[in-house]
Amino acid sequence: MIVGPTASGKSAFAVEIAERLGAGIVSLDSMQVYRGMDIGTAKATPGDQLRVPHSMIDLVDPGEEYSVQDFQIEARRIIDSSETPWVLVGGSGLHMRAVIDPLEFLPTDETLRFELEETEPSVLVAELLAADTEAGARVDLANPRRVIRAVEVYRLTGRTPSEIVDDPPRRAVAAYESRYPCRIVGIDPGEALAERIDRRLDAMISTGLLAEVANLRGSLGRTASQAVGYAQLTPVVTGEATMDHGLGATRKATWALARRQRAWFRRDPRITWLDPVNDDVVAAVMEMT
RNA sequence: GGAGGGUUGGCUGAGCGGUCGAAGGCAACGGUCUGAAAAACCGUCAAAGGCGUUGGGCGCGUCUUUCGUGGGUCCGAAUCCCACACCCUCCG
Repeated sequence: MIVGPTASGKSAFAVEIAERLGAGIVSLDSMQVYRGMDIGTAKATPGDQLRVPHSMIDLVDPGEEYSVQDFQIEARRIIDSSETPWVLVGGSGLHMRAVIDPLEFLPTDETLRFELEETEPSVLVAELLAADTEAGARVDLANPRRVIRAVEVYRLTGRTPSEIVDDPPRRAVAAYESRYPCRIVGIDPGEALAERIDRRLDAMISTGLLAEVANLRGSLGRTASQAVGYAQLTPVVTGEATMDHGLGATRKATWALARRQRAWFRRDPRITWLDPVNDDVVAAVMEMT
């Protein structure tokens, strides 16, 4: 499995490694599941897909929602369907853990969710604390989304945040125990990442990112419309923002994303970090397997 | 040449006599993470110098200086006055 920040070059390594292993690739990316979002999400090219079969891309239309749990179920189904080795690559931390670690998502309910979203967060916080005085230690009470989810789970299952943490699977997740035998390699070019991000954005533009964004305009759903590049370049396409502004905003957003990805993976003790410039990534990975 | 506006921390931008080393935003940095995650959220964040702490450094504590520059008013100035420098707008 290969993880790392965006623009680290991990996908190219994945293709090469998978080819040598006779493996298939499973993308661990929250945005590549959307059809039509190809250039901006740096999706594997048709050429790459011809070399190695890719899974977990182009699953739904961008107007739809694809939850982490949907992702978990489908990815595991694919992995379990064949004995052949798999190379998992991507930069979505939660998705990665949902697939390989024993994450068990508790139930959700659309109607209830809608109701909670309309409720004043402080009311929900009060409800949570009334049921569980220690809730603040488990849930970020300043974060509306987390609070909503915690209340949703509580109302649906009667279980409080403090009760849930003690579940054995939760403990396993906290201990970074995966349910699949796997080696995890992190790719990070360090200082060079910022420049790689710039170069890749230029390349995306010259291969038609703007046209792609224009084409998808209006058809992006709640999640897809937040994707880096699409969110910042849509105003450019509609004439509401200048090209310079859009590109600058995209660069910033990409960098911010990379920072969050690094923060996520940094604390995973299972990851062996490699530098794509100075290390022979392919050889190192082949040796591990 | 004349009239007016401006010069604040890495950037932007409030403050217009005391509670201001200075709001807010951005950037930066650190962190959180179980059904929206490329999401959402939290924290830190000016510089220079003196003294103390230390074997030394980091850090920490403490004091001083710094809001274009120099002077002045005032118990007290980023805030008021004067001069100078630079920038912008308008009129010639």
